[in-house]
Amino acid sequence: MDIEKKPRRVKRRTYKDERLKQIVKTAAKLFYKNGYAQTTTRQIAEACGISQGNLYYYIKSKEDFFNLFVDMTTSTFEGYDSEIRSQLPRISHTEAMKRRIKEGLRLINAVQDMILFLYRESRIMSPDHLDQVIRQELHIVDLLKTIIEAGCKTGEFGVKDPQLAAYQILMLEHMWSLKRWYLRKHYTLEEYIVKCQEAAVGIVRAREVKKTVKNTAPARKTRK
Amino acid sequence: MDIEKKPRRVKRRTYKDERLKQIVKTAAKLFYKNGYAQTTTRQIAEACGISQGNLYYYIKSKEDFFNLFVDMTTSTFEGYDSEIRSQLPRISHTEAMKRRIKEGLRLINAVQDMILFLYRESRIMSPDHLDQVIRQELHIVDLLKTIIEAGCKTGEFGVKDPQLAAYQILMLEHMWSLKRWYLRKHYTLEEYIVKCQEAAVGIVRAREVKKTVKNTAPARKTRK
Amino acid sequence: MDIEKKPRRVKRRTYKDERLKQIVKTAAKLFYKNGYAQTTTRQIAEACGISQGNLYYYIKSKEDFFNLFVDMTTSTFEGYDSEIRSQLPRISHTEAMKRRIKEGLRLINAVQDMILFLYRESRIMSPDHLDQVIRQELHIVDLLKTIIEAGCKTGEFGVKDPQLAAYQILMLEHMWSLKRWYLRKHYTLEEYIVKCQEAAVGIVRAREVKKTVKNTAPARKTRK
Amino acid sequence: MDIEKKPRRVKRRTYKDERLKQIVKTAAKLFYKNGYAQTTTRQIAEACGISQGNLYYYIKSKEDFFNLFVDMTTSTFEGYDSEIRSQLPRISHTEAMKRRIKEGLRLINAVQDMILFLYRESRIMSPDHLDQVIRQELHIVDLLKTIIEAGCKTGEFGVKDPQLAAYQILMLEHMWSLKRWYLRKHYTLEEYIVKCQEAAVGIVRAREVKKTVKNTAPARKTRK
DNA sequence: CATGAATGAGGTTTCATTCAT
DNA sequence: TATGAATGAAACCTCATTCAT
Repeated sequence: MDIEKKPRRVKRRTYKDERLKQIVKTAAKLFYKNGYAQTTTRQIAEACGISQGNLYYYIKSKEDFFNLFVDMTTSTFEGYDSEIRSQLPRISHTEAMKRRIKEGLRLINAVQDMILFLYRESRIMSPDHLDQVIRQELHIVDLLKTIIEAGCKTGEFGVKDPQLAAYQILMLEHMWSLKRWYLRKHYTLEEYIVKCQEAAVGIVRAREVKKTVKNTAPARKTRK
Repeated sequence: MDIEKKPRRVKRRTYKDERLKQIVKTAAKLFYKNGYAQTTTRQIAEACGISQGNLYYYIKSKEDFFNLFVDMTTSTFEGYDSEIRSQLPRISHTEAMKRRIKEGLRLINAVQDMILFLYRESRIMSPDHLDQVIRQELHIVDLLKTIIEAGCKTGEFGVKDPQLAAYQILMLEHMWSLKRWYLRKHYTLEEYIVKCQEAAVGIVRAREVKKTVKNTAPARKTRK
Repeated sequence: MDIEKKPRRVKRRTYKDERLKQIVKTAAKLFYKNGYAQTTTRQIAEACGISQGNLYYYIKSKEDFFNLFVDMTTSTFEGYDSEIRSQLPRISHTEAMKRRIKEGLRLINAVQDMILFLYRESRIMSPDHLDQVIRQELHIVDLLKTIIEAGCKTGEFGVKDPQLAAYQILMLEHMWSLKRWYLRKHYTLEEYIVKCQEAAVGIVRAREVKKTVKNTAPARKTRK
Repeated sequence: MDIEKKPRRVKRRTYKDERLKQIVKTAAKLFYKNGYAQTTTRQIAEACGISQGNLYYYIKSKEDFFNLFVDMTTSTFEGYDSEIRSQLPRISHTEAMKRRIKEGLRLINAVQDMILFLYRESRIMSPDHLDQVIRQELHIVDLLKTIIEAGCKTGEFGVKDPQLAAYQILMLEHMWSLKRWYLRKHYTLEEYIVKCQEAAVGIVRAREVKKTVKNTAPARKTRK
């Protein structure tokens, strides 16, 4: 009996956690669709098939949904790293970057709602969570930057500011989520991956743009 | 009396419109800072220095603030066109594109709050307004696209999909608003303009990326 | 089997009662600290180390805690009587009263939380319980009154209203609980016992206060 | 017009404050009857004849009712002082004390609900408010103490601890509120005033109680 | 006996909106 | 035009209580 009881208690505990995860995910879907502020606890409860009161058996406040969700989201990317690092010696830098982009875009495609959500609701996030999100983004930028820097050393790439270039490329990846209403109409994911790779190659190969004196002169009407 | 009354009514009407514009602008600032849903009519009234009740003399509902604001926003860009079109014959396409980017980024810098707002609150917009915003964005994309296409024809540029390239470049411009917490730390506007120009040049000059058979082969483990 | 079962059931019953008593005591501590209304069944369950649901195996409703606690409290004083009665013939009345006060204050010190509780939460008590509490208080007053009356007969005391005098003295004893934040700062229990004895002696020795005509005259401005 | 408008606005402001005061008083009555925690905002709103929402036009939270009420209460006693001080030279100390008690008890009678309330709900008060209440109580104690000390100097009184004596007398005054269910049955206010005066005179005239060795000796069974 | 999970009534609070003045 | 006051629906949240296991 003891033998049976113990695993059962463990299972119970797991059950509550499981349920919590499930509830947070359900809430997240509503957040995606309607936004955090516009989603009511009643809606969440209904979507979960439980009473409003029961919700508070799992969480302490509506904010918790947000925080727990961000936690889940960030922990998804936690320790995220590319397998490409290990392949670096064996392939060209261009190739590495392209693979990285393909990988990145597929991930972004998988979590596009989440990304849109982070752009939209970042204002509501606690400073701690915001920090974490930013750190993770910069970490991902770093992966690309490493590749670009390597390529610059061998002369394969010629960009002067690898970090910014990496960030710009990431921006083009996020575009898949931010402008999906447009991109989905014209491209499949695989098609966009190729387009993105092309753009990225262009960016990292960029050489210094020769300053033409004339066109900077009349630019006096600078706005604040 | 008639003579006096008429101008007076006109003046009144104008005055009301003036005041409305002013109120909407004040509301917009609060929307920028706190988000639409998180901004209360009380806050708006206080910021405007009038009573909550008086607010409803100018508008019919809180939603009106949003709509009026989007109207104002879009009308800002309404008829927006570049002086560069007229200069096209006289300068290189690269030069034209660079000027266009400089111009665009300066505008984006001026209305960065507005842009952030549109990204964040687009969900709340009515289909009509959303349409209008999208059309305007595509119009701006079109300006760039025209330049790129012209450059492609002369062989100065080599991109196969000018529309997407233009959109990607616009995305990098929007980045100035979307990632301002990062970019402002490292670059001034003028510096970022140059960086953006470089990236854009890279993007439009991009040639076809030769497909390497090897790297596409192992990519079987596609994620949903 | 019958022989065995019966004692066993009795034992069970006893166990349950024991546990109930324990639980009520634990609840009482929380009531003392936070007040009845501010104490939740969850807190009680946690403090008892059992589940909220299990609580309802022992009681029928939260009110039960209150009632059971008042029952326990009042039964504490049930049959309370002083050993002093038996000593009466052998000692002076003053001495008897002083002993009674010492005894009473030590008891009050021991149950000061309970007394505070009764003053604070009497509103919630059922009429029956309130009656019981009042009866017990009056019983205690009676103990003192008996002594005072005896002293009055011998001329040792000179108070005209022994019952009120007794009640006033009890009030000064309760003061040890009601004003503990003040008294504890300045006096130990034993010190306060002496102070209380002195005051009590003063009260019971009091003779008629000669009415001075002058001071009652200007007191016209009586408030409602 | 200006002349008329200004007073009107002042009146309006006053009106809101007036109404607030009125509402707080109404709430206080409910607090007296049912206790703070047991009184709902719905009850308050109904008692005030307004909607629940409107309540929050006047206050920020339910707690405010409590705090505002305590503020009003304490400000009632603020600067409270006896006219007896000025009469001190002309009357006997006994007379002064009696007058002080009469005055005090009439005041207590007028605010008996308030006093009961403070005893019951002090737990809920913020430290600041509690401090204020305590300070005011000690101030009142001080008034009596001054009289007692003066009487001690002339030998009219013989109590060794005037402050405690004063506090004990105040306690007997509070008794009019705390034990009203009993006292009201047997005494009118004026009757109780006399009883209280007698007791007070007894307390302050008290001489040292001669320690009888015998009765302290067996007191070994001290309870914690 | 005991638990974890669930419930639902009811509490406090917010806020867009209305209305008499 | 403008205001202060009022409204009521609906939001979030609490908690005593119940129930299947």
